[in-house]
Amino acid sequence: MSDTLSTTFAALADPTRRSMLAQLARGEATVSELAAPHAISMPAISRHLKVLENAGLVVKSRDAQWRPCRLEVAPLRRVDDWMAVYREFFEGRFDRLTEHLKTMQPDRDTSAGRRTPRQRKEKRS
Amino acid sequence: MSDTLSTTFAALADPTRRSMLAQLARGEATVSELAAPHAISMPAISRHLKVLENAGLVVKSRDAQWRPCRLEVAPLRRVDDWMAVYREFFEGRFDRLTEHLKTMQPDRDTSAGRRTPRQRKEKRS
DNA sequence: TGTCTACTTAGCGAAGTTGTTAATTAACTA
DNA sequence: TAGTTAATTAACAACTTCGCTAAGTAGACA
Repeated sequence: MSDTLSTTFAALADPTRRSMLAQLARGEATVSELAAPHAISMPAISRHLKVLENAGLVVKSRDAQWRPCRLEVAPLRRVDDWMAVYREFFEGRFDRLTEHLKTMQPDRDTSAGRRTPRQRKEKRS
Repeated sequence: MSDTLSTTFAALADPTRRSMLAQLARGEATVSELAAPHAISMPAISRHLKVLENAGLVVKSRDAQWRPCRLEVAPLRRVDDWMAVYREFFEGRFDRLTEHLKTMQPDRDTSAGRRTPRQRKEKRS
């Protein structure tokens, strides 16, 4: 789980953290302000924030005893880039996909995946 | 972690699983075919696949002793919808964001987040 | 029937996550 | 100096995840 994308997805896999990001999207906020809407302890919030920081989604600065947090979208852009491949499937742009399938499908049974010489029955659609 | 989006993000937070999705984006594949590129045991693959199935990202069918798997993009569409809010930050369409910030920022210190009556020093930028 | 292939389930251990409370650090304030 | 506020760290319990090996199920085929 050391790669950037995995870290980002893992950070996003929590409703509390996504809620915090949504709040930061509306503007900077301190740790207490981010904690307010949630019914969990400050240490728990602090740790959620650390997860977001480690994922590069949040940057903390200092202002006296406060720690204003700011949203950093670079990792989300990487998620968006990753999504591009799959977006073709649900945005109706099937042109490139269809072409892709036509190119890849015939290679299926010669790929490393098929370990037995036995042929699988092809179902006609 | 019971909500759909969290389950989807958690499923995506693993390079092996994302690799399997990428393979399925090129066309249907059996469990063995999905296992082939990875240096892990079949049971491990089977479980990764179950995670993807539980997230609704993969649908398994039956063909004799084979289990052809197919990509299901509905959960990815939901991720894409969730991304929409943040996409404004890195796609150069700052118009709505700027407007948003102008509306939200003045409310900051009257929000539930500030528990003390004490005013925080505002830094001029 | 017996064996092969494809795949899943069970059981284990190591490691990580998420919450808690209690204690600690750091900065402001009276 | 002493007290308050903001936030973090430490220590712990409950639970999940991810890998493994071994064993089990189910279909094809000789």
